[in-house]
Amino acid sequence: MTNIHDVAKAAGVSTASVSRFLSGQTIRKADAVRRAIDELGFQPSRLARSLKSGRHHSIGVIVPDITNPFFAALVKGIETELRPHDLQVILGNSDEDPEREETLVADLRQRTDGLIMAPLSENDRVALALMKSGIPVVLVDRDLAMGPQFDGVMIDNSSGVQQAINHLVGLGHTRIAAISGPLRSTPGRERHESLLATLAHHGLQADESIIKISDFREAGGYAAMRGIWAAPDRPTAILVSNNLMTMGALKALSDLGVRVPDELSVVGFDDLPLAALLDPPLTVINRPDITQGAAAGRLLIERIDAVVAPRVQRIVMPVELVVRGSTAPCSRSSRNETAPS
Amino acid sequence: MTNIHDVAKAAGVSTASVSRFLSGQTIRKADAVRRAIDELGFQPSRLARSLKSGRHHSIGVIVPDITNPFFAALVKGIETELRPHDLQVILGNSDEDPEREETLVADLRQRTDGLIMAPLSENDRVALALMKSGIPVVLVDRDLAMGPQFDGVMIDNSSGVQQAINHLVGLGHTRIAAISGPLRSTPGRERHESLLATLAHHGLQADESIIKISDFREAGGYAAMRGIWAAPDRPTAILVSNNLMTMGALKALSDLGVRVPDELSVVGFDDLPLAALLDPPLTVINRPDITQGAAAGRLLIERIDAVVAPRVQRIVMPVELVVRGSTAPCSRSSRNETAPS
DNA sequence: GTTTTCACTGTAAACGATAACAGTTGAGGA
DNA sequence: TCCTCAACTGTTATCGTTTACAGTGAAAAC
Repeated sequence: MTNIHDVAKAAGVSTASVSRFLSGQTIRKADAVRRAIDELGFQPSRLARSLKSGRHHSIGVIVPDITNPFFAALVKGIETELRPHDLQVILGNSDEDPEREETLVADLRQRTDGLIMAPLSENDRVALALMKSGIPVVLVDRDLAMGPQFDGVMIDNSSGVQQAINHLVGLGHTRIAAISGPLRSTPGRERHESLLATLAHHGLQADESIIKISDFREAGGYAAMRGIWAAPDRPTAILVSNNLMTMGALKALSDLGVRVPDELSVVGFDDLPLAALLDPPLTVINRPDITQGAAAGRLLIERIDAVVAPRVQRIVMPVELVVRGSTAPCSRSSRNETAPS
Repeated sequence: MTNIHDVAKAAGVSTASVSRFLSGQTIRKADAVRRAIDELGFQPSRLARSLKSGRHHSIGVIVPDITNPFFAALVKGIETELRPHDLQVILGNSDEDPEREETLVADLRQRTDGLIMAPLSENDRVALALMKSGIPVVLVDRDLAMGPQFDGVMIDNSSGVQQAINHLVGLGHTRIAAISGPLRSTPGRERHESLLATLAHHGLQADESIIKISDFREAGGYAAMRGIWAAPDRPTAILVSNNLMTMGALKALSDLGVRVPDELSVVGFDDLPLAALLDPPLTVINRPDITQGAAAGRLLIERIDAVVAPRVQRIVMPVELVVRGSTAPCSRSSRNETAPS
């Protein structure tokens, strides 16, 4: 690769002049330098520039799973937002594995100007390291227990769950099941807590045999659904706490031959690309994804470009229930105790 | 940030010794150095190391759209494969925009050790630049017209189309529609050419009013499907050339109230996460995704680590038809000319 | 006791850029 | 003609490593 010295020599100037030319300053032999650059095909080394400037011109994005359509959309939003700022996205999949996440953070911290991450656990050890390091961090979708020490773009999980449960109760359901995500994660915990609170508010009991904690994965949703359907007293409605588990649950119901919504009304948290085309079309809690990513990108850029550290910013985005065909009025006798054969 | 000089001073040795300690060589004051590193929390600057070694420890992955489940899976496969090799993935979305792609390549070329890309067009100007630059490149899914100058991991598009058409013909369909992708891209061209060849082989004519070229996007599939259904002589079956267009086409059919497969048999190229749960379950041409990404990762690593440039390697992966419920025997009278009201 | 060998050491020059600093021009005014 | 000033110039140190080179000291061989 040709470097700035080659150009300087070819143009008969010092490297300083070439560097000045590159940065837009006027120099006397501009023509000669321009010609030398063209002829040699010179491109300044980003590496050397970064070493000097201390800026990497890249940011790290750590998500649990890029094949989850939500995170893919999130990444797209981030990438689009960052594009005009000459920042590249280094993508890290933590695969819902805390160790992997730790490795990623340790690595990306040193090679990026900032991090956007959806931490696996609210009590992440990683958090401490991050705070010490002083690298700009924006949390998305999932929070850290350390509280609002970091910028964050979250969604209103409670509202989402309330909308869903109110909808089901409004349809006459009293025996409501749920598949929640891991309680160590923000969406897992918030949705679960909100579920219990909302059920209590309606005077409904939370029965352990039909309220399962799972892992936000498709296989987990599948297993949990089968478990719930094996309960002695089956539910007439269910809320599944994320998109992948909803997919698993739907597969389980399909395998079990359960008719939706006749035998079971289903609400999923997170929209799915084909939710409207499913049989029946799925009622979901829709939430921003690309928008959320873009917002996180903006926050991070603000923090990176800031001369003095700005105040911590927290954004909570609204969610909305989209009623489609997978929820219907409860057909079961109103007696709670009645179990199907 | 503490640097190697601080450590050297604290341990009472030269920077060279610290560096040697870091690289695993035995030095006399190893203990002191180790202690100094721990106390100062020293971590060697990757930037400085890279500048010295010329290795970036990252690779670029350029895909048309990360929210396309296929590309998300591809990226996951790549990332998993690269993990043990201390290579990070820098993700670039070209958004099906050649200009954007060019910018990305120009940028990533200088900050990565290699590129995995699905080029937008077989006649990509980018290709020339790439060949000159000498950076390791692996093509995935989409090829360049320059022929096999680069390593590549492709799939057997012809076989996929043949399987699909043979299946439809076997069900008695003679009026077969199609929505193809852009002909400048490999999967677009190969699938389209193979379609025409296979139709001809069965003695069927390719009618322009029901064989549309679109753009591999959902909206494109939607529009094309509506266009096809507006044709005077409607088809009884259709092959849609990728996953996003299939989603669009299905939405169009749903909006139009067309019953699948009674009125129209549908085959989609690329499997979809929920294809089995759609109404009806979708018959698709299934193809590797994570596996394909992993293979591309392996090829790239081989090339990066190679002392002498290895021979160009080409992998073509098989695809298979998965018959579900969206295809059924043709119910229409066998006279080709019969158009529905 | 001298020499050879071995294992380790520090100095200094890279890698490729940027930028503070101290010149060097040449035009304009006195 | 001399001086001032603006506009540009090159020299050099710097970012944080690695590594070639030329020591250094102690143990082993003579």
